[in-house]
Amino acid sequence: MSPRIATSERDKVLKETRQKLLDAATLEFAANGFVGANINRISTNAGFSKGTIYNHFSSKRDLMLNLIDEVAAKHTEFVISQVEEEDPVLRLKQLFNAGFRFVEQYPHHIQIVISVVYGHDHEFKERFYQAYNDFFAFVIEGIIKVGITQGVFKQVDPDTTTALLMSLYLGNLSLLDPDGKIWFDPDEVIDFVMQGIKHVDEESHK
Amino acid sequence: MSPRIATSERDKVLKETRQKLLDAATLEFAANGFVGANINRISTNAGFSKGTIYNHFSSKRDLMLNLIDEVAAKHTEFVISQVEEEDPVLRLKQLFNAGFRFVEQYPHHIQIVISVVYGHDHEFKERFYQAYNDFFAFVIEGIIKVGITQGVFKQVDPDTTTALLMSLYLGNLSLLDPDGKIWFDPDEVIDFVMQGIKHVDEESHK
Amino acid sequence: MSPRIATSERDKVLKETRQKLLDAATLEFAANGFVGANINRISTNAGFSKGTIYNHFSSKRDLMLNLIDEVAAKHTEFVISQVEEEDPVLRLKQLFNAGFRFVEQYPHHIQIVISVVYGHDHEFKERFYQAYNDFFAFVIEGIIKVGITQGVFKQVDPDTTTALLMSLYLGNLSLLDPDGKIWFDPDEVIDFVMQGIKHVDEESHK
Amino acid sequence: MSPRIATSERDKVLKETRQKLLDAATLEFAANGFVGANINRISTNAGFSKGTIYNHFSSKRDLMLNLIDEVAAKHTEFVISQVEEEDPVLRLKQLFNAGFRFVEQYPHHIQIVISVVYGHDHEFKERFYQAYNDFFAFVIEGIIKVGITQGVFKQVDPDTTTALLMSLYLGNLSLLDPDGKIWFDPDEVIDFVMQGIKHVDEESHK
DNA sequence: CATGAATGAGGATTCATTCAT
DNA sequence: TATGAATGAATCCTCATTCAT
Repeated sequence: MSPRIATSERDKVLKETRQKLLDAATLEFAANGFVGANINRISTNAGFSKGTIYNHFSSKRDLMLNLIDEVAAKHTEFVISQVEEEDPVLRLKQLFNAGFRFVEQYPHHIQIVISVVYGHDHEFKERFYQAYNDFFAFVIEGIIKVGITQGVFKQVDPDTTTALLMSLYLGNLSLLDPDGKIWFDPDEVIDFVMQGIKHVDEESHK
Repeated sequence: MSPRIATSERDKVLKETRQKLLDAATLEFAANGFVGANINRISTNAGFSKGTIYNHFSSKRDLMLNLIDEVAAKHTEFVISQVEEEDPVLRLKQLFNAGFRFVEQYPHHIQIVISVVYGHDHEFKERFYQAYNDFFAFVIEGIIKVGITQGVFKQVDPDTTTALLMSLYLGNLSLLDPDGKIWFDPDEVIDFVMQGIKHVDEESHK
Repeated sequence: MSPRIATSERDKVLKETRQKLLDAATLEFAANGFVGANINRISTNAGFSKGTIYNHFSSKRDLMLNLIDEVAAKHTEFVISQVEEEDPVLRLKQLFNAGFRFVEQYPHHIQIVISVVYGHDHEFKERFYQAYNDFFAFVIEGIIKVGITQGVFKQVDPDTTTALLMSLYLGNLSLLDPDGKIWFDPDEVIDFVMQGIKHVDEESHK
Repeated sequence: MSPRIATSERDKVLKETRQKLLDAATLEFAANGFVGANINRISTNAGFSKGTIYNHFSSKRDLMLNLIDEVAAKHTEFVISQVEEEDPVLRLKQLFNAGFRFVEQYPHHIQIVISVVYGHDHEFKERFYQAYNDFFAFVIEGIIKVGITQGVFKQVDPDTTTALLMSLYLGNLSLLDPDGKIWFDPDEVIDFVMQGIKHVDEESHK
């Protein structure tokens, strides 16, 4: 019975099912948080019956952990792919701009991030920092340290600074309208950030 | 009908009970969030039986709303009382310093704040912004606008800037260690902020 | 300290308090039934605080039992005092008329009666039949048997017939409007009853 | 998605479960009334765990409403199927006889009826009168009005008369022994009713 | 693998009752 | 005696999870 073809076909269907479940989970967790989320609703909103989700994830918690991975991967890929300049200053601006764009395109993913970062569950937080490892490494190694080396950024501690930047980034996102719109001026935020991090030498004020 | 003299004593005991309940609620909500909190545990951890909490608050939700008010009042009073300078720059530094001190003294209160600001409950958010009205007014009117008027701050939009500052303030707090310690250098944060907001004129770089 | 006068005065107040509690209990039990009634509400609606009711009745159940006695006494006195004729036929008519009048004046008392008679609590039912003993005796001995003896009533079994009459009496009352009004024609009921019980002899139809 | 063949089998099991739950609910509500009933006990007495009832009824109230429908359907079918004569007088006698039989066979169903009719819940009453619509229509249109038209019944108001009959019918049932036995003579009740409703003309007394 | 009925631990809330003042 | 805060048993309902089909 043509095992090869059937199998790959089956794999594809399985992946699709899994993705539908993750998408529905994103909405549910974003709207209600982990504790408040209803796992049955996730499964039925995804177009399946209650039990289906347990064929793909071993528990509500396991689902959330996998969702964190997915969000991190998507977020990281989205942002990094849009930072194309060489100059650290421009890179940082692009980073923030990409961030704002991500929020607008995937507001519920950001809700997940926020609920994990500012939430109460240590296991989720750990998983989050693992999953966002590439993201943070990119910011630290690919932007901050380069900028310091080149002398365009102040002699800051890269970790603290990255944390500060992430705080601003996420903090702003928490201020979104109920309908997900950004009400503040992204450029003003970027200016603020730049002032805080750019090195100011004699020449620039002549 | 009851003796007048006993009234003040009774009122005092009542207030103490209420305070014990609010304190226990702070710990419980901070540790588990609103949905995850167990209201019976709050009452028993406060030293009473589970029914007692309903003699003081009509529901779990009502308890949270009252707790938001209490946290806001305490937080506002704590911070404002420590901002004593005249100069807006110094005032802003004191504001942040007081904030960091508050976090160290009342880490669970800050958890409440964070879980409301970054949480999913609109009623709680509304109550939060009402309750923190004085706090925000103080920052906007008492620091930012004064600094702009005096020319020591840039011509920023006060509301956006206050939101940015609050984001940084709260954002950092979310980065506390699991045991509540601040791992970053508060001065570095303050420097960052100052660079972002201070006006740089010709004279200052001669 | 003039114990005599003080005591009788105190007794009077006690009686008044007790009566207020019974009155409030009547409303509460009538509206919600025994299980659904809230004993705190009874006490506060009577103008006292929660605990007061326990100074007069040992429990919710005890309160109900005493209320049954009170309703029975009032109902019995009200009805019997209005049956003044000699003729059993007229007496029976007066009995029903007095009953309808009682309903209009004390609709909540009747609700109590109904909830006991058609309710689930055997202790209450027993107490009810004890308390209404005089009422039933009056109907059986003072009307039915007399009528049979005089030959104006059929040779019915007095107990069954009394039960039938009481069923009709209470049954109609259960059909009251939500606002307590009698929507049917009392005379039609009385006619119905009379046809069912009156003796029809040869002479009257030849 | 699930096999078609299994469907009818599954439906059958589902219906059986639902019926077991309704049966257990009948006993529980009959014994304790709606407010006093314990919904967990209903589910476990039906042979399931306490959660099962919520797979079939959305709430205690919903369960009761469905039970009212079931009782009404059974009661109506039972009684109507036993009224087979043409003559209104005989029909009325059969109606009452069928009623007494129903009581003996389904004493708890009658308890439900009584607790609704004489109870405090307006939603239940409304549902009751809806559910018993066929029953009442049958009595009014199929017996009373026919009897009046044929001249064998008096010119009574059909609605009032039906209410009277139902009062007698239910009223008697409330007089059942604690063990559900009828202690009175059904024939005597029927005689009573007949005297009250039958038309008495000259000819019939020749 | 998908289904959805059954499970039962868990939790918010009610309220009759107690008792110190 | 009146008060009302404290008590804790009782109960409705939710929902994550299991498992037979």
